[in-house]
Formats: sequence, structure tokens, C-alpha cells
Amino acid sequence: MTKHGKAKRGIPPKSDFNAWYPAIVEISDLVDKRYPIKGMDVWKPYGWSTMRLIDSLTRDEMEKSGHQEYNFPLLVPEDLLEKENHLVSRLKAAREQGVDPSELRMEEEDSGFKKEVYWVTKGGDNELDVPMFLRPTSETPMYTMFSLWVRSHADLPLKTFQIVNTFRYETKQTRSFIRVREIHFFEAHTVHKDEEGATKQIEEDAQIVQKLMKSLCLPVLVSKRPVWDTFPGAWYTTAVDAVMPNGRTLQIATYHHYRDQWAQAFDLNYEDINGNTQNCHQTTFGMSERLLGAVVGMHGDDSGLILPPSVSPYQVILMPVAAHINEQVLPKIKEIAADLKSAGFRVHLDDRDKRPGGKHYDWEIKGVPIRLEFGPRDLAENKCVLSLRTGGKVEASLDNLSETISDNLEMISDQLLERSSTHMSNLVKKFPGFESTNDGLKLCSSLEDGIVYELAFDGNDADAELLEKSTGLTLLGDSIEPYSEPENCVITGKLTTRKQHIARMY
RNA sequence: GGGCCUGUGGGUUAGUCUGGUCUAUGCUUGUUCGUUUGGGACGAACAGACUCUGGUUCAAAUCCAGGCAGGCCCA
Repeated sequence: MTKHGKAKRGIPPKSDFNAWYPAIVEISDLVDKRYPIKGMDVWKPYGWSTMRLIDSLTRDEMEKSGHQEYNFPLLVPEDLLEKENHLVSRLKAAREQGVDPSELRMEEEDSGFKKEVYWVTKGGDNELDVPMFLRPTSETPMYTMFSLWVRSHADLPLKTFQIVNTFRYETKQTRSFIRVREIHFFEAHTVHKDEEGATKQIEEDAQIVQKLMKSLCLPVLVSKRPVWDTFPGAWYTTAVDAVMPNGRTLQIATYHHYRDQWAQAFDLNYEDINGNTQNCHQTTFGMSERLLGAVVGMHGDDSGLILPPSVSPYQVILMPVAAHINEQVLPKIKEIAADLKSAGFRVHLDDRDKRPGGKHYDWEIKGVPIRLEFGPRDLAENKCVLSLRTGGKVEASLDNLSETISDNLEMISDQLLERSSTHMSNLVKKFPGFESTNDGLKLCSSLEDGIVYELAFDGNDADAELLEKSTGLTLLGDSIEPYSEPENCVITGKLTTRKQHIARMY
């Protein structure tokens, strides 16, 4: 065999992540970025199948936890936004009253939301009396309807979700799956009788996320976001971040406890068992195609994608080899494919008239977990050859093949989780700390690029701003796993068990 | 929000500085035919491009202005 320099279809090495990521999403045929609108990619069948498999994991969890799927309209009339704006400005005012002004950050413009949405202002040639916007998320349309639906305590809890496209007019640089303008969005919205009901829902959301992350073989950081980074109108926000290979964190899920703050704004109330009117308490839980972005980024390698078996459109690719030598090869491999399919695996028989080497490379780039080769020699010995995407080849007997496949898929999952966990722990380091000098604070040692730092922090908004300014990084918030022994806050020096992370965020 | 850079077949690339040689180069991909086929085969033939709008000029892929699209850096 001669070596060919043009191998790997020009995939940059993964160590050059900023080049690798945009290249791989197109080479592996997940999306086509050539559609002429920034941040709106075309989903190709391979990418869309993968995303739909991720969605189906989510749907399964929603069904198990008693949520029902809805589908709300894409357009929202502008006047509904007023309620939301009032809510946000009222909460902001309340917060400013209760806090020492010196501790507050300067907030940006009040009506920033309006700038981040797409507007529909015309119907044909006519200007619309009430302009409409494309939902950037669905609180407003959903809660408008919830207030009609919920009347009695017997209507609660109301557990809903939808998987729809949402729109944000991003002006910054877009990246496939990571920062897009048309977002493939999952959002669950629930309504409860009281704060406790909503709190239980948040706990359930946390468990669902953990299960999903396990299926996707993704290790994550879970943090309660700082107040200034809390979703508008939320009491608190918990966020789940993946750490990409370049050390930037990617927020892939959030869940918000609203208490009754949104319910007040939308007159969402019910009559309790004693006939008294009570405000509802609410939560939301959101995820997006960023899950796929994290899967691509965390698991792939220099040769292409590596998809977790749980979401790979094909779990096994069957490749007939030297079928022209023995005409029994093709019928037999078709039989094997049918058997595996009926055993519940997602399989594909690649019988293209193409040399086997080319097929291996094709499916390697697409990240299929197992490639099964079957040729005349295998026919004679009642076996086949399995190439695992995580590395290595094994011979397998055709007897009990589906068990062998199942075991190998499980092994691949375990390997992916182990690898990505190792990667992540290499990317998270202890913050070096500050020392006081005449010019103020100075880092004890300079920070490395592409690293997430872990630190003890118990300061106020102003302290956080100082920390972020001096490092150029962003606080993710309080980790759900605090220190077991108190440590000194890196800014104030106070003893605290509050563990936080600081990183460059996507 | 501010600054810098780039746009040539499906992908990648030469040519742009210094306008004319461009009927636009190479690789890759695609199509057809033949030989091949256990990790990227080979030969032959064919197909396919100067981002858009305007300007300067005898002449524009090349210079100028703007739009659109993309990339990078700083807040």
C-alpha cells in the first residue's frame, strides 16, 4: 500500500481546536454552513438524525417525569412584551433598593431584549398595527396561555415542554451549534402550587440533566449562577457547563426557579382548597443543539467525530469485503445486518462499489462507533472483524453477535466518558491567588490560556468584578460541590466553603 | 460597541502588490468507460470559478467606493 499525502480530507489537527471544530462539522456532514445567512446552517440528514436522537433521549425523560409536549406559535405580539419588561425592571429596582449601591455592577441598557430579536413589522405591503417578534424563548407566549388554563389547585402541577426553533439576532461571531441565530431549543415550563413544588421540580431537572450527560458521555460543571447572571425574572438560575478542549466553557443547560415572580406579571394564579386566590410558582429548564456542539467538541479526534453509541445515527456499519471473490458474502452480510437490526441496533450496510479503505475513512470521520467487516475468510470461519472508533480491531464470532456488539458499544461509552473526564480534569486547575502590592492586587503566577480555574470566592458584586477584570475570565457561579473544609476567599480573605470556577465562556 | 483582514469551480489553491501574457493554475471532488477491490487503486476522457452593485480606464480577477458574507483582535 502506498501512502497518500492527501489523507484525512484536510481535517486540521484537533490541537488547533478553533480550526478543527468548524471544519469537522461540515466534513462529517452534520451541517452545511453555506446558507447565505450568518448563524443559520442547514442541518444535513446525518446531523439532524443525531440531533433527533439527542431530542429523543430528552423526550424519554420528559415522559418519565410526566411532562407533556406542546407546540406554541413562533410569533409573539409586541404588547405581550410589556408585562415581561415591567417584571424585569421591577425586580431590578427591588434589588437595587436592598443592596449597597457600591456593590452593584453597572447594568447595561434596559431594553436590550428588543435589540436581540427579529421583528416582523409588515404583512405584505401593510405595516402591522402591532409588530410581532420571533420568539427568543417562550415564557411570554406560554404564560399568557397558562394564565387561561390554570384556575384551580387541581390543574397543578402543569408540566409542559416543547422542542422548537427560537431566534436571536446575534451580532457576534457565530459557530455551528454553539452560537447560532436560529436555535434548536428544548424548553420545559412548569407551574406549581407553591415554592416547594417548584423546588422539587428543580431537583428533578438536575437529575434529568445528570442522566442525559451520562448518555452523552459528558462530564460537566454545575453551578448556581451569580445574581447578575441570573435569567431575567428568575429567583435563581442553575447552569450546566461543559469544558471544551480549548478550555472555554459551554453552557449546555439551565434551569430556573421563578418563585411567583413571573406569575405575578402574567396573573397566573389559582384558587386553593380554601377558595383563596394564590400565585403560582414556576420553573423552566432549557437546552439546545449546544448539546451536540459539546458532543462534537469533547469526543472527536484528529480523524473526525466520535459519536456516543446512544446518539450515533448508525451504531454499526457493515462492510462487505472482497464480495466479488465469493458470492456468498453479500447475502450473508445482509442476513447479519437484518439480525442486528431486529436486535434493536441502528445499522447500515455500506455496499457501495468502493474500496474498503475509503469506506473505513468515511465512517471514521462520521464517528460511527463500530465498523463490521465481513469477507470470504470470515465466511469460512463464521466470524467477522470489528473496528472500534475508540481504537483497535477485534475478531468476533457470528454466534452471539448481538451480545458482542452490545458489550462493545457499552465499552465505547465507558471509554468516551473516561477520556472526556480525564480531559476535563486536566483543563481545570487551582487558581494561583493574588498577592497585595503597592499597585493593588497582583496574580501570584500568570494564568495559562485555555484553563478553567477553581477558587474559593465569597465576595460581593464589586469583588467579583475586580476578579473578572484582573483575570479576563468570567465567574461561572457557586459549584454545587462546595469545599469540604473552609478556604480563604481569593479576594476578601474570608474563610468560606464556596467553590467557584472562572473561565472564558462561549 | 471599536479596530484590522479576507472573498477565484462543490472543497482547497496560483494569479491581485506592479491593470493587458487569464481563452484563469495545481490538487481534490464529481461524471463516464476500462482495469481494480481484506485500510484512501490506476489510466483515459469530460464537467465546473474570478462575491454583488457602481466607479476609474482603450482595457479590471487585479485599482477605488459601497453592500453582502466570512475571519481575527480589543472593550
